[in-house]
Amino acid sequence: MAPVPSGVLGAVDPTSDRAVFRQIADQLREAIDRGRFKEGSKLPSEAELVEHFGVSRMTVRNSIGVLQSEGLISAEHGKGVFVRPRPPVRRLASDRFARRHRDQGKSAFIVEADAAGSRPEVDSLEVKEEKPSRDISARLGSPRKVLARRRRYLLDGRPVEFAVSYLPLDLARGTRIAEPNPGPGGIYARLEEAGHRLDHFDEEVRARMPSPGEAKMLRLASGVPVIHLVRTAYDTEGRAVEVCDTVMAADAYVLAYQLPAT
Amino acid sequence: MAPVPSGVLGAVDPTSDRAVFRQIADQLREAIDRGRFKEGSKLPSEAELVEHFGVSRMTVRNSIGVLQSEGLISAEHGKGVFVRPRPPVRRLASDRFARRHRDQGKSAFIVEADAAGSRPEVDSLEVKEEKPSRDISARLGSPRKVLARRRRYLLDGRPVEFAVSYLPLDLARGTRIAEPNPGPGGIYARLEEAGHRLDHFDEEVRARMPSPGEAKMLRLASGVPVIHLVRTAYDTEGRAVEVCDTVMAADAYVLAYQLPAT
DNA sequence: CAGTGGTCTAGACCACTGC
DNA sequence: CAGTGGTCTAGACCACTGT
Repeated sequence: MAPVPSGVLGAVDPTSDRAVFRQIADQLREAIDRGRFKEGSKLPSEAELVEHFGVSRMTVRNSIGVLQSEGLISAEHGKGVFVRPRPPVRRLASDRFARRHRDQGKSAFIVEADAAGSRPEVDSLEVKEEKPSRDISARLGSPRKVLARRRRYLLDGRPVEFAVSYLPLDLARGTRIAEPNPGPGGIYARLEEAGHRLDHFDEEVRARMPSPGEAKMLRLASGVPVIHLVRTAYDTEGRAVEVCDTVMAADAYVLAYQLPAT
Repeated sequence: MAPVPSGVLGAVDPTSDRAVFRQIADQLREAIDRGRFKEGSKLPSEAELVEHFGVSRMTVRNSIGVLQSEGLISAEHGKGVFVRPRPPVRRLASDRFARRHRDQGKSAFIVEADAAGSRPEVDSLEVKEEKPSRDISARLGSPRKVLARRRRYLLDGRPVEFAVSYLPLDLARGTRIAEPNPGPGGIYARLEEAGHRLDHFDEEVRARMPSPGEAKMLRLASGVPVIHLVRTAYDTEGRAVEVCDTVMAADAYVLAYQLPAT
């Protein structure tokens, strides 16, 4: 068994008020922050840390758990514990739904990812009619049924976002919006062609830890929150024509907005 | 020792592929979701769960740890484990910096909290000159020194937000901006009085788990992420006149934005 | 196969809370 | 004081990874 690299980790003080596993977590955190363990690199194994600090294995595992829930490291069964690499971040600008971005044959996600040098994918496509939840119903003006469009977005094979669009059925039924591929410019282009000229979007942004289902769907490491974004699109008559409910891996996104100083 | 309320929790299957502690976590999560354990109420104690499921204490603690990191429950030493109450949420609207909100004697935070029936406080006030970090410097057009205004916001005694404003020193020195209380309308009103008419704000929104320091400052339970917001204010000449770096308890906020459909 | 992390046990002592 | 969660030990067996 390889020893812990010398000079990187010190000793713990069992008589300290600070719990031993916290002291170990502190030392590992500081070593990571100082770059002693680089992004993506492997930490000493549990057995090595047990040996180095002279504590039991559960104590070491406890300290690893602390850093995992801080999002700093992630454990891989049979391989080791690694410093979490920071993935490339997708920047969502506040003009991302501007009409001028809607004239391509491909979706904004594909175009943008290509430009950034990433490999984009969209899967889990599902389009169906549903009875809306109370919340969605309220946002859309209480339609009896809605069309739901579900899809998952991936970058370089990694799922980063899961989105569901809801539209009142009378706007969507029988149009390309009800088909898996709504055509160039996406559903917003189809809505405008049908005479629903878009006026503005409202977005609500929250952050929280993922549910187990979301963690699975986005393959999230522990310690990675999600951004929950709910966007409502309004036409020029003030009618809500679409609600998009999106859950994003928080480490893959930064949202950018511009606010008026009016 | 009181038994676990009958019918709420079942048994575990030790031969299942699913780890026992995950099965216990699943059962507790479902009971919470179904309202069997209400918001703020106490879960069965570890000893009771050990008795009920016939497993060792570490297994029970492990399952509790799962729900803690999901943000569903929080443990209080000597008291018990409780279903996390959802705190009142502060809604930040995209027009919150509009000039019409700037004519009161009190800060926007105080006015808004009063209106919502909460008891607002601001503490940890610190105003001093500093050498800016590389990031802040770049956003402000590379000033040699900046004025930093630090403060923490609390609602009903709970810290919800920690914010630092940075301004180029030449704009701030010798004005009320450099005083702890910048006067009615806040620093934006002072900037405009000095001829720096504000044009717009850029905001960048990220979410992540808190650092240990942030968790302490905001008294965050485990399983609560933070929203990290960086706002830059620009005057009508395109100059960045302020950067505000804010860390917010994610369970206390929802950010609302309006986007143009242009 | 050896090395890794994942799960689980059965105990021990401690610190905090509320009565 | 009894009851609670917090920390720690010293083992055991398992599942996954790479050679």
